[in-house]
Amino acid sequence: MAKDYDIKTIEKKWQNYWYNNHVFEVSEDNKKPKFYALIEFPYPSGSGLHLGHIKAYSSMEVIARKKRLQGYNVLFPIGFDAFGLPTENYAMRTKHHPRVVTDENIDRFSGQIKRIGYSFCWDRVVDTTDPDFYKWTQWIFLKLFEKGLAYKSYSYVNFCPDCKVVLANEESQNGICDRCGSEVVQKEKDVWFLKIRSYAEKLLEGLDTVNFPERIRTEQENWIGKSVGAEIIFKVTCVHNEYPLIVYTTRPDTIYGATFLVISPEHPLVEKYSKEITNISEINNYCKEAKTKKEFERIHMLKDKTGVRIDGLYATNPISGARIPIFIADYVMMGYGSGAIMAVPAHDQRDWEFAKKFDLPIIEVISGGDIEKEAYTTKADGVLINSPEINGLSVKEAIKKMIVILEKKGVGVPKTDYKMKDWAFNRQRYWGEPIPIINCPHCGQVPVPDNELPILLPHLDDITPTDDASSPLSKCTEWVNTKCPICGCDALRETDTMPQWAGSSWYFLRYMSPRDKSFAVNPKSYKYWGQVDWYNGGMEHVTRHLIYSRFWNNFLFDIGVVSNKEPYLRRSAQGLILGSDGEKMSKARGNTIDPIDIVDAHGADILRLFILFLGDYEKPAPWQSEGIKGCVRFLNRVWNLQDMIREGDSSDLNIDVLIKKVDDDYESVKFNTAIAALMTAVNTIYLRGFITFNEFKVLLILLYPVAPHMTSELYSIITGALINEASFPKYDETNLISDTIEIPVQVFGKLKCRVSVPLNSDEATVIDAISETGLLTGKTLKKSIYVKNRIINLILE
RNA sequence: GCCGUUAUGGCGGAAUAGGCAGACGCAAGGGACUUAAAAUCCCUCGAACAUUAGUUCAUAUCGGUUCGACUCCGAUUAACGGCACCA
Repeated sequence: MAKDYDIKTIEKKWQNYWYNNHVFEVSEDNKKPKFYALIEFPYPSGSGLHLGHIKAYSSMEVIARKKRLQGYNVLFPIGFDAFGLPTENYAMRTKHHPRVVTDENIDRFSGQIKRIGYSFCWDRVVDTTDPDFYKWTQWIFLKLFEKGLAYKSYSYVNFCPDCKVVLANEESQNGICDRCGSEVVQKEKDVWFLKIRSYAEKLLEGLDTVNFPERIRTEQENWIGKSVGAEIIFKVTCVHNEYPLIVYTTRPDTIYGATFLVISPEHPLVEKYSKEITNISEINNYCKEAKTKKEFERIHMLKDKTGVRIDGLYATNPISGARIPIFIADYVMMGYGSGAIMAVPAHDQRDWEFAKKFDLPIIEVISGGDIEKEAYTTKADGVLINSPEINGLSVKEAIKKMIVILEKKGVGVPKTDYKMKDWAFNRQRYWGEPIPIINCPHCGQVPVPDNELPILLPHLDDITPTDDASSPLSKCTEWVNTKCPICGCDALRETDTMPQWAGSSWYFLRYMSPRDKSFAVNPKSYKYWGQVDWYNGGMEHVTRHLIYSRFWNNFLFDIGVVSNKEPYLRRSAQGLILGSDGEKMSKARGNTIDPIDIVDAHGADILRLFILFLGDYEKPAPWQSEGIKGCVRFLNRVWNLQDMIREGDSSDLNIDVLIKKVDDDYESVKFNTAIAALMTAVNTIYLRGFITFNEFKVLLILLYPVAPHMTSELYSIITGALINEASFPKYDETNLISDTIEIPVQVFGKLKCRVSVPLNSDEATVIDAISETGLLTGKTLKKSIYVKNRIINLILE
């Protein structure tokens, strides 16, 4: 009889073997195909690993372990994304230095991750706060600066009053600070931007060259928000002057229905013509009010349109020649298009509401709707009316033709716009990469010379952000004061730091040559490892990290650092693990589960097995502690198989089908059904009462990627060899199908019985077999539908 | 409002190409072993009527296409996620 399975001892034993013998560490080897499996490296927070980490890592862990046994040279690295606010806030609260906090957290994370037994390459750990790493983050920033893709501009930004920090659009979705949940306000500040907008088209095109799930692709496309339309010049006339006002529209076909113009409160027109505007004080009041409105209020006042007519100016419709009024209203945004629109109330709901409120004319130019009730916005049907040159055309044709007309008259051009904004890139906080720029009174913004990189983050004892929203680094005068690298006169260092997303935008490249002193990524290493073959992560990063890192990689391609535009060939995304109440896990709800508690109670194999068995990997699933028992029983049953080895008739288990099923399911992220297939096989073996030696070996290898500790031990017990040096079994195609096959028999589409016939039998043979069952006795077969080797359906009379 | 995802037993979930609905697991019930319990092993397990066979209903709701629909089409409802006065 086998000894009881001693989880703690055995798991420790194999972890020691793996890590002490560097089993998963790899180097470039041209004799083997490479496979680069990547997980999103963790942020080492104070609270340790959570279940989300386990789910995220366990999928790539299965793939990595399987690919190794299939002969691949597998790079499966781990690192730490360690700059950022949570650590800094924690450090301030506990009066420790963020460096100390970070080191402690990385130690704790490393220990916990090793206890799960993941097969990471521990010799390649990168830490974004390591000067040897962030030297190259700074270097990439300087390259962006050199190419004009990093620029500073005084503008409105999202600002979190609690964190006292500027946020990117991606970090302040819904007007809420990503980090602390406070309401974001608009503030005018000097902001560094990265021109991600100029990569919008490349980021869209790149999606065609990679294998991303459809939902990720759609979300990125929506975030980039491409729209195709035209810029049209409306002549604005006042007493003494004329001014060309550019509006952006996707519907130039509706220009005959444009009965007024609307500009945003921030539009420069107001200031420029303040002398000509007769109600300027009213306008100024409105603008002032609009500017102080918070994001939150704007969103919640959707229904209630406000605005003021600009008196003293009027515009001329360049096509119809009609004289139309100009309004200022906050439903038009300065940040999109040109900050001015031509309002077509008959066919745009917002313009319609505005026109109704201000009693403006509504001219129908597309037939098919009832514009008394609402704007008619359907593009599909309806033809142009009341529009001389384009009457009778469909919307699609009319757009084309109108653009030609506009261009011919010199009053419009086709124009493509994107919703995605440039990336606000500086933070007024301590715990980040210093921006390597020197501000010189004579030379302006001067990049730090490459040979002075990295610009080290100076040690500060007081890292509290200042109320005037400048970086704590500004207090460190001996660091701030420097000489201009060009003219040598006194100059000041940039005191803002980079956002947390900087390091993660290129860390996957550093893994290929993590200790290279001479370059960000060693070209020889890059040539071998190249693109990430498979990257798993969370949906929450689709419009943040995933888009930022694609942008950086595309840029590094353009400057010749890497030879692929896209960093990731395949992406998968795990679904959230919810609490047992079906709600998102959170400390506030008290429904969290600590994965280390599960390891203590049941072992790492059980945790990994259970989390992958929970349900569809890519969908959210509630945690159900009760269900763990099933996994415990399953592994115990596998363990006890060692007492059941003997040869015999094993025809009731088709091992080739099992191999194919498990391999295919692993590859297509269906871990739950792969595990179910293994459970079914074990059930079959128990009913039969024995397992053959070969079946046992195959079963252990198939299960090894999910539960490596126990299978390593068992494999070593029964074979005396190491499972991590075994080969993943290959299935024999010819054994996948058996000679006889059961055909379900339906009558009027309802299952009545099954008949056993030879493979590839024709219809007559099947019907003969059915006759023998007596099903047809006393009935006339009117018709039958036979799908070879699948099913037969009979129509009887 | 727009875009996306989802809806299947008491529960988590299977059903890969329109072809056996409910794999696998949990919970529940029964049996074996045991002085007993736990553990283990075996059996039952969508609902109703009949309980030998069988019949009918059943994949959010209503309709359609088809020999045949969880799967395709049309409408509706609900939940989750993303975007949001984006011209």
